Amino acid sequence: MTGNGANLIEPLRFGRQPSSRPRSAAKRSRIIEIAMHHFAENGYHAARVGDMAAALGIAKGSIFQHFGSKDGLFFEVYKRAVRSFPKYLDAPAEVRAIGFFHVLQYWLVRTEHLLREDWIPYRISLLGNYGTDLGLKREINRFLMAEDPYGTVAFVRFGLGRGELRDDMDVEMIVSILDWTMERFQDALLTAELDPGLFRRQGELPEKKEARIQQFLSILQRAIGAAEAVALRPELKKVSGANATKVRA
Amino acid sequence: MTGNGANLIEPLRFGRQPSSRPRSAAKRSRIIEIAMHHFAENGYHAARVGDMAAALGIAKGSIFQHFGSKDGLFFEVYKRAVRSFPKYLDAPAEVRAIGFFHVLQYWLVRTEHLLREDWIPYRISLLGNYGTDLGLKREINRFLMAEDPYGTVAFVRFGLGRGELRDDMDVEMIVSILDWTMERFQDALLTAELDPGLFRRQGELPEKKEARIQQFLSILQRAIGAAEAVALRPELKKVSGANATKVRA
DNA sequence: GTCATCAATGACCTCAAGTCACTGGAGAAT
DNA sequence: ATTCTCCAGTGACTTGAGGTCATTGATGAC
Repeated sequence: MTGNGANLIEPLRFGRQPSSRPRSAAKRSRIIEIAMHHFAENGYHAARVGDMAAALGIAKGSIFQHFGSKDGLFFEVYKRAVRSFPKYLDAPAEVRAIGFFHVLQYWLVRTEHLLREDWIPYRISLLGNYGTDLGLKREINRFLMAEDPYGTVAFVRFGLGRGELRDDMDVEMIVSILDWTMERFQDALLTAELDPGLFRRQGELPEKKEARIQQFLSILQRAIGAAEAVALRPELKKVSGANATKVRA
Repeated sequence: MTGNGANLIEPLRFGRQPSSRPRSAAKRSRIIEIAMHHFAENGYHAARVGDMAAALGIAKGSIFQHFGSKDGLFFEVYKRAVRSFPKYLDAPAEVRAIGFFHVLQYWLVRTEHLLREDWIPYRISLLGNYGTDLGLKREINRFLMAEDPYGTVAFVRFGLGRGELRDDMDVEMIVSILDWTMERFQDALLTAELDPGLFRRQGELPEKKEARIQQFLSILQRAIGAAEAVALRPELKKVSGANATKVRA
C-alpha cells in the first residue's frame, strides 16, 4: 500500500509547493500517520501542525516543506484514509455469488465492526466530507471522481451484469444514488455511537440497528433494483437471516 | 411593549448573561445580512469578521459583543438562510392536490429558478452542510432536528395520509431517505452551474437536467412509494408532461 | 444639571499558519 | 583524504485573523 518506491505521486498543490522533488517517502509517510491521529482526535481546525511536529520530534517547517500547507497535509491524510477502506467487490466470493444486495448488506453489517477496530480513518473521511472548507472539498471530490475508491462504478456494473439492477436509466444516476445513500446511512449508523448528535435522526437503540439495515436495504432494492427481481424477491430478510450472526474479523 | 403608563419598573431581572443581553434587534439583523453576503461570497474560512465590520461601518468588537464568536455569527446566518427557504407543503394547492411526488417534482424544477434569483441563502446552507467545522455542524444538526425547516416530517405524513407512501417501515426512515437524497440531488443539480466540480458526477449538459429530475423521481417513487401506487402508476413522466413548461416566478 | 446605564469602540492580546536564510551531513569529484 | 555540492531539515520570524476589555459617550431618568 505504501510501497510506492519509484513512482512519486504528484500531490495536488495547495498554496505553494516549494519543490516537487521527491523527498523521503518514509518520512512523508510518518508525518501522514501522525497527522491522521491528530486530525481524527481534534478535528480539522483544532488540530495544530505545531503539535504534530512536536509529536514527531521534527521542526514545523519540515511539514510545510513536505506538504505546502495544512490543507495539503489534510488532503494526503484523507487520501490515505479513504484508500484504506475496502471496495464493494472486496467482499468474499461466497457473498458476491449470492448477489448485489447481499454484498451491500455484508458491508453494512461489517462496517460497524471494522470501525470499532479502527475508527481513525473513518473519522478522517467524515472530516473530509463535512468538516473542512469548500475549497478543500472540491479537491476531495475531484479525487473521489478520479479514483472511485470504493469501486462503486464496478460494483454497479456487477449488479447490472447479473440483472439485479434496473437498466432503464443512466448508470451514473444509480451510482450517485448508491453513493449518497450509503454514505449518509453509514454516517448515521456509525456516528450514533461515535459522535452522538452529529447527524439527524439517527437510530437511538443499538438493537434497532439490524432492523434499520434491513429497512434501508429494502428501500434501496426497490429504488434501484430490477423490477422483476423485486417482484420475485420482495423480502431480503430471508436471505439475510442466514447470515445475521456475529462477525469476527 | 413599553407603553405601560403607571407601572414601568423594568429592572431587567432575568439572568444577565454577559453576551446575550437584548441588544438592538435591528442592528443584529443588519449584521446578519452583511455577514451572509460575506460568507456566501468567500466561504466560511476566508470570510473575515473585520471586513464585515468595515462594510457595516462599525467596530469589529461590536460583532463579537452581539454574537460571541465567528461560529456564533455563522450559526445565526445559517438559521436565517434556511428559514428563508420554502417548506414542501408551501407548494400551491393545485400541486398538492395532484399528489406527493408531484410536489417533489414541483420543487425540484422550481428550485433552480429560485436559486437564480437569490443564490446567497443556498450557498450558506451549502457551507453549513459541508464547509465548517464538525463542532458547528453538530449545532446545525440539532437545529435542523428541532425545527425541521423544510417541513419534511409533515410532508411525509401528508404522503402517508394519501396512501402514496409505503407504510411498512418507520416514518423516520422515510424522512431520512427523503432528506438525504433530496439534499444531495439538489446540491448536485445546482452546483453543476454554481460551483462546477464541487460535487461528484453532476450532470454536464443543462438539457439533461429535466431527464435527470424524472429519473430521480422515478427512483424515489419506487424507493418510498406505496407498492400499489407504484404498480398502478409506474411512469411519473406522463403526469409531469402536463406541467413541463417554463416556470415563471 | 447630574447620574446611571450600557452599546459601541478600537487598541491590544493570543496564537497558529506559513516563510526563509541558514546549517550540517551525506555523497561526488578531485 | 579533502573539498565541493546539494538539499532536507531547522527554528526564529512574520503575518494576520479571532477574540478581549477598559474606556467612552449617547441617552434618558430623576
